[in-house]
Amino acid sequence: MTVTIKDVAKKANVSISTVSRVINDSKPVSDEIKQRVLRVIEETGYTPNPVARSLVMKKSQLIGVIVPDISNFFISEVLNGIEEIGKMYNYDILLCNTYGELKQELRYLNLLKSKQVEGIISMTWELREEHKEFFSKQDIPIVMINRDASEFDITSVSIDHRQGAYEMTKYLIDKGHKKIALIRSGTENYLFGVDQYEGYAKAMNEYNLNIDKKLIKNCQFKLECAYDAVQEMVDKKVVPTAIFATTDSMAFGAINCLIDNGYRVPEDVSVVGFNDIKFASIYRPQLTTIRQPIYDIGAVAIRVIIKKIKGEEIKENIFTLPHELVERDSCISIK
Amino acid sequence: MTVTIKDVAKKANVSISTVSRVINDSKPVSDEIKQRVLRVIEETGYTPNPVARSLVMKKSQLIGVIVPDISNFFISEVLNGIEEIGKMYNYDILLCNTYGELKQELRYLNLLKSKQVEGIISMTWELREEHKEFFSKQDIPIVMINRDASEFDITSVSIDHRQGAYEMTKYLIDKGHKKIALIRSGTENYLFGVDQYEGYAKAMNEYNLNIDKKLIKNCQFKLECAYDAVQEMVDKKVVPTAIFATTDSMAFGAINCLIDNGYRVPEDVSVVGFNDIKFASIYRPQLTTIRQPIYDIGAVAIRVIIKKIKGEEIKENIFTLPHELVERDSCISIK
DNA sequence: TTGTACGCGTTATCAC
DNA sequence: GTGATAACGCGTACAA
Repeated sequence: MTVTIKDVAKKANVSISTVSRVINDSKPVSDEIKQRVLRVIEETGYTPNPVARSLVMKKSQLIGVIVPDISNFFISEVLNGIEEIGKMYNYDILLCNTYGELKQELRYLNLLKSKQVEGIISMTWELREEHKEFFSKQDIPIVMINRDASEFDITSVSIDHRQGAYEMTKYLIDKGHKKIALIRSGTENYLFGVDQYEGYAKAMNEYNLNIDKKLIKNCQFKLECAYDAVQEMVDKKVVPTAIFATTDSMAFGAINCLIDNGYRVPEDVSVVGFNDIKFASIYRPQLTTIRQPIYDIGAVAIRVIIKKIKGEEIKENIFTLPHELVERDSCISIK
Repeated sequence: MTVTIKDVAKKANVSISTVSRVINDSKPVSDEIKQRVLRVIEETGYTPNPVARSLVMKKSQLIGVIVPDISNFFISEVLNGIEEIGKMYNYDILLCNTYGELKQELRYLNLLKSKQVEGIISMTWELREEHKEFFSKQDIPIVMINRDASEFDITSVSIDHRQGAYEMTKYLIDKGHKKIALIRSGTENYLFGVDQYEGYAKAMNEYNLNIDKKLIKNCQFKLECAYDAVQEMVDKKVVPTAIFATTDSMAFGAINCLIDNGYRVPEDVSVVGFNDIKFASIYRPQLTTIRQPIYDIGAVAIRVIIKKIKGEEIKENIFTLPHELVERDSCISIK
């Protein structure tokens, strides 16, 4: 049926080792034989069986990628970067979707391991002890996205969320805002959520602005949650002059709620986001936000993995990519 | 290092065949021995090596998925469905992103083949002779998404784009619209684009409405293109009362252009879309559109593949999933 | 430079 | 019910 190395060898009147040598050019082969083998390969349409190869080499040319939600706008763009660079280096990606469930994540982590993946890129929303435990006993390279995981001795690629949030808050303050709500992505184990909060708090403190607990909301990346959070502010009549959502999607939720309650954005309330997903500039008003180099995050992550696989020494344990505040139409000065 | 079946056998004082039998319970094993083996497996943390297994079984538990753009809102949701159901049946997916380039597609098609995938799900925007040629000589199951490919004898899962476009056009007409622009996704090889056009034309003809060539635009799923197309209508002063974009993204482009030119949507111009991606209800005005069961499309596709892999006979060559017109705020009656 | 033979970790076919 | 042993397709010492 399918042609194997043996068939090629026979047809070319050489041994399988010779064939093996020409396809991998691992050892010198006389030009004449080389050509002959090549021709037979051409004729038969032979392609090496990667499974057999994996078995003996203990390599799979596979990289596992674990994400909490493929259809998330941010994540799918990261995936784009991972996939493209991966293919460039002849690596395929094995995709695992966890829906943010720790159990699934751990299951996939083990699954990937047993599938002989050569590296793992993990994008998780929460970082737990269980992760740490798993990661610590792995011999294959692992890279985390979206969070400084150096405390776990895991390489990571991310922007500086703390600084980004700081800059955005400062930007808001400079525009004259004093009551600034923060709709953030989580607490405790939630990755960048805590960093972002710190950045926000730092800016507020620097300007001696009061952090009103009623204006700090925890939403797990859910647009609906952001909507509800703002609705609560409306109901309690504590609507601020500015809302900083640490995710563009949540910013949309906030704006929609505002609009539905008769507020105008940005005339009555300024709203800013974080990430700069595609829709940030499609939505109206166009969203002022912190741009992350989303594609690049994925691209860098897989480059690091591949370098590690090849045994290159990686000095940094954390790759911090640049971010940028992009001013658009959802925020105004009220000075 | 890693524990193999041999280690387990030795430690449990049985032969590897016996171990194999208990992990696959392929043949009866005495209860006593079974327990013993199970315990050793537990102790050692042994997991069968799927690569070795693949080699002998000639099965990889891998399904290749080829898409034109991972970060496309529609596609990533389809991927969600594919991944989830796949994992349920213990299949992993090998992801390939083509950026819509035929060359890449063909390359990946062959790559996947050599990676021993057991099936391929292909989502392409254009369908060419080259595809047909490749598909026709494959022995592994292939299913196409988003297009009736029965002419190529390929199973496909999709909604009825023709009917969907027909219903939407009819809906618009019933609302009193007569000048209805169509921003569609392509011509010739472009999959559902031609079906959608037919549906549109059918409705227009049924009502004896004139199809104004100046109002028919071809855009390859590009929001910017839709924006420009509408801008052209504005410039030429041929703005219709309704615009039907065959993709939600293109509808956003159309609306944004309208707004930027001082038109109100839907008061001045009604705009409707197609697909009902997440953002259709986030964007304001919320988009009236044709809802596709996006997740289900992916789910059904992979179910079909798996059934085929298992040798089950699939009667239908085309799976048509239901669609639904969802009325929201971007369209009004002008009667 | 080339060929032989073994091993990678399993499953499956035989015997026992 | 259990245990050798031959595949599966390939890479690679080791010999020649």
